[in-house]
Amino acid sequence: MSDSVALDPVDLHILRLLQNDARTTYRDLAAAVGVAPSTCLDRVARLRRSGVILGQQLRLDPAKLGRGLEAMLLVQVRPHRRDLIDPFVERIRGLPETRALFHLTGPDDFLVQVAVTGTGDLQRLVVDEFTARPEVARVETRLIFQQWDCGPLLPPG
Amino acid sequence: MSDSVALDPVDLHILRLLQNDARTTYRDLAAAVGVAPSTCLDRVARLRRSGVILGQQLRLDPAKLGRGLEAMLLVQVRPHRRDLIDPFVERIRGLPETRALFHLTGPDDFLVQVAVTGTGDLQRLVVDEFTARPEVARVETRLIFQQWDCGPLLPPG
DNA sequence: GTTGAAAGAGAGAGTCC
DNA sequence: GGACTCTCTCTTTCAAC
Repeated sequence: MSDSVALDPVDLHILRLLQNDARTTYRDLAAAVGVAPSTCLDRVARLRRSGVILGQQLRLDPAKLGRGLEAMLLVQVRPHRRDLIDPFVERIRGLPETRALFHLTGPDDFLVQVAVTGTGDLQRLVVDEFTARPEVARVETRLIFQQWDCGPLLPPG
Repeated sequence: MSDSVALDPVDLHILRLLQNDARTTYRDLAAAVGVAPSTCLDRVARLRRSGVILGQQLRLDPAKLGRGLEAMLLVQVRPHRRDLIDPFVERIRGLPETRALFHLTGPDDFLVQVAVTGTGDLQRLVVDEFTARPEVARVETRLIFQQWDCGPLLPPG
């Protein structure tokens, strides 16, 4: 299911371009890559079927939506058992403030990226949704000063 | 520049749908939202111009690309001065392993999400690209067990 | 992988409310 | 001002090569 998929230079070129703009037309893609548009369509369909491409998402500016403050919450869940973790994850995933959720190794079990209106909203979120839960043993709050876009995801080597 | 933008229920519905699939056609969007296709086109163009929509990105499965292990690196940069931070950020952003980069408050100055082929590759990355740099005072490595998709980003309230 | 034709989607002008 | 319809053009898709 999650084995690595063989990709040729055409596939890689397509993936690089679509990571910049997932709405690039197959015609433009074809011109840039140097194959026919129908070939691009074929390649992208194959990349979808093989699971390399999971989907395409809009990138939004949280500040423009009134969520001008972002933070990372490091959360320790004790006892660290599945019957406590699963409901915790479902609850946190469903919060409108949650942007990303990771289960990690190390002293903090979960990392949660949240977008809030300001420090008051952040305090409410931490106190009412995190530390209020009996399984949450500790929450460390780190504000996000800035975040950067990174290069496209490509195979190693 | 980063003030909140007024959005009506039609805008919100469009944003919710496009966050699931950024390639949804304006016709489908129009049918789901209950307005004419050209109106959808208009709304999306406006959301782009106002900066709410920053772009659209392909979501890929790193494991399918041969990067089956992901980790979070917590990095302390000392001294924490701009003339050291800026080159550090540019270098880290440009690494093929880097998926996300955050400047945070708290004891760890930077959080870096990386995708690598395995533990050997992770060790090489940490030792050669992070701790080898004189301004990097400390790196804490946390493996990512699992990560979850979250709901769409929407305004508060 | 390519070509070419049919079906489908996008972008604009004009019109109405 | 905002939304709708109509139309023209460009894009996607599919069958045949």
